[in-house]
Amino acid sequence: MKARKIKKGLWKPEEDMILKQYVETHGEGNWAVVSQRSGLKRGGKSCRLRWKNYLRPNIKRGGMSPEEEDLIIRMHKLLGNRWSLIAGRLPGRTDNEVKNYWNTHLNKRHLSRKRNSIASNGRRKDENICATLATETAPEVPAPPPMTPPPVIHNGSNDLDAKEAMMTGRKEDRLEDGERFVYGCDMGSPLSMPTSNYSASVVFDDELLVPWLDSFVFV
DNA sequence: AATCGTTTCAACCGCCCTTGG
DNA sequence: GCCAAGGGCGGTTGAAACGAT
Repeated sequence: MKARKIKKGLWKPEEDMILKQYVETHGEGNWAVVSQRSGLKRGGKSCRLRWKNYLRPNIKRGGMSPEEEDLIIRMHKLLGNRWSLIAGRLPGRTDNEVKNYWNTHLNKRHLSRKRNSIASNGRRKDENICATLATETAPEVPAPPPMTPPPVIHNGSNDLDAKEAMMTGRKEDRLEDGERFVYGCDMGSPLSMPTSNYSASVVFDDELLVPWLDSFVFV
């Protein structure tokens, strides 16, 4: 059987139109079939991404408002790079958009603040810098709900405390150096931190977090 | 006006998880 | 329990837009 040639690169308006019409007629899901039957020479994943990030109804385009920006900063402090969770609190925004916005606008500002802070006090340890930034930039973080269960920690036969598990998480599940303190501060909040490269992992349930996260909803 | 460096963001890649057979 | 396929997610890339010289 001859393999279909998959087209890549930017989407043309005609392609957008075809995908939009197809999804509006047949519904979302089964993207491999969408890519075959719609006549688009795109992969299923590409179709899904284009729909989710660009063509879906109610997508909000344009710059972030100060309120949205503030919410992203605060959510990032609590959740780290969990863009889909953060985007879920911002109606009309996609995880890709939030991620891009953080990387291009907010992260830069964040890092320059950190540098300034280090320059102003060379003796200060990273953890202290982080704790300082946390209070400087996010003073109004609501406390996690009291009913939130403590994190379940899996470590084969040996259990670790939450703090140790945080510190041994695989690279991509940590925040930047110096931010671990904020992430790991006595929270007991439901987050998921798989640690495949190590023996320990902290497992949280996002569902339990929903009522708490609702306090962050931007309206 | 032309060139070059920088920034932005859409899209791709690869890994992981879930689901169904 | 095992495997394959589909889908979700975060990290990264590269083309286009923008700004500086």
